[in-house]
Amino acid sequence: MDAILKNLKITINESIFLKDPESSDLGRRIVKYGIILINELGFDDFTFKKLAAHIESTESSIYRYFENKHKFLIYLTSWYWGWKEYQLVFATTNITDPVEKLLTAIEVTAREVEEDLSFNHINEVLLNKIVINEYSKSYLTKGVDDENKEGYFAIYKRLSNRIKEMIIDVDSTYPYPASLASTILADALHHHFLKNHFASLTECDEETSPSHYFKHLILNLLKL
Amino acid sequence: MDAILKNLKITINESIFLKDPESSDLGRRIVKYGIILINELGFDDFTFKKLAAHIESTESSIYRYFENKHKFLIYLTSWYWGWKEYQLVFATTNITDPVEKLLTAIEVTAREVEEDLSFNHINEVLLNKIVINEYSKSYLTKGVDDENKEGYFAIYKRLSNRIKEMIIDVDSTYPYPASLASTILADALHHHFLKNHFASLTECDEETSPSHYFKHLILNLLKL
DNA sequence: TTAAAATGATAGTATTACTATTACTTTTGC
DNA sequence: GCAAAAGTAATAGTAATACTATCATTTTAA
Repeated sequence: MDAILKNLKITINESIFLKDPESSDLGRRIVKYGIILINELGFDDFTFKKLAAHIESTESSIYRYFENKHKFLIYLTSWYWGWKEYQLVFATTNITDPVEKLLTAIEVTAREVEEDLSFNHINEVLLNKIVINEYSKSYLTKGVDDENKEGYFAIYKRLSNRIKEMIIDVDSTYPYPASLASTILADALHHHFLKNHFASLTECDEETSPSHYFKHLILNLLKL
Repeated sequence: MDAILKNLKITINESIFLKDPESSDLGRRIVKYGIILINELGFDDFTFKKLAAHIESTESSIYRYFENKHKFLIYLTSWYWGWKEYQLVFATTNITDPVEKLLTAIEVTAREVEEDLSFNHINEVLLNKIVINEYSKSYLTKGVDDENKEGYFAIYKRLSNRIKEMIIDVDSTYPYPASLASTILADALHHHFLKNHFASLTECDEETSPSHYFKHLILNLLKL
């Protein structure tokens, strides 16, 4: 990515954290090693205590940044979707052909993630793995509706809407643009998971990325 | 459903439970009230202790049937997919036209669930809600690969394969039949969730079921 | 340089997710 | 109809989790 973008900051809803982790060295270490540790242990076995030990800090210090590990996950995944949104906008702004634009959007959202050096303390490859394995746990809770009202999922919804608009621009007669955008976003994650753990349930593999599957789907479903 | 099917039993991989809950009154109560309680509390807040209190039994008695609550969830969701498979086979066996057959299969797997009186102690409507809200938690774990090897997800995979075969029968040139079958199964659940909690992300609502969306998708994507 | 903000150290609590043991009750096989 | 076996209940105990609270120390910023 271009060095000109080095100063970018993904903006996250302030009620997700108690204290902005971008605002201090400890905060950034929490995020950086949190990502590494969640990948290692899985979100279920991840605890603030283990993270504290890892960064040679204390539980109580981490609790000053995040109320609990659920909100920490919301923070990380929000960051991820904000990053994807920025990539999508960056990659599509100058494309005038609506079909090419939509295909590019799908490529950006469904492809394998590569490291982005614009953001120092965040390993996007690992974060992508977290999103694949844990994202749905952030909304499959009894508190979704409240948290949704608080705007915790705003970035994801905005991203989904962008794709929806692109679908409409390609084929305004297609009756399910919002659903199709949701399918692309959610099912691309699911296909990455299948590829890794249930290979018999998908044609995707090392050569065929989920992005191929979804691009083919778009090209054959919509009236171009 | 036909009364002739009253004696049906969904067969679940024996290593999922320690003692078959269908084999005793207590076992059936664990399943019946387990479903009710998971719905009420959500899987995360559900504990065997709470269930024991609910059925006036003890934690230790429940532990004689299931090793832990994770396996209990695997049991319930396996039962659900076994039930769906049986409905799918029942609804499609005598259909000769491949297109009609596939559409019926989608209808069965993606539609709203109604109670099935063939199985006394299981409330399928509530169980469907559990599957929508919790199924992905059963495989998004560090232990998936081991549990997959043990056959814990065999029923779901078999169901997915049946749909895959139906897709091939409709259009043998379509390059992603396994992926498409996976999309239908997993994304139908996701769309039911969206409908209930993120209405702006889907066109599905009280009138338009996810099954409409997926039937439309199939009819416009495959070469009939 | 001083006060305020941030972090660390330590302790404590209720709950969870179990395991273990013993006793009691029900079923069944002879 | 009775004994053995199988099933269930009662009780206790443990390590870990998910916090909250308090106070001391260090860092930073006006």
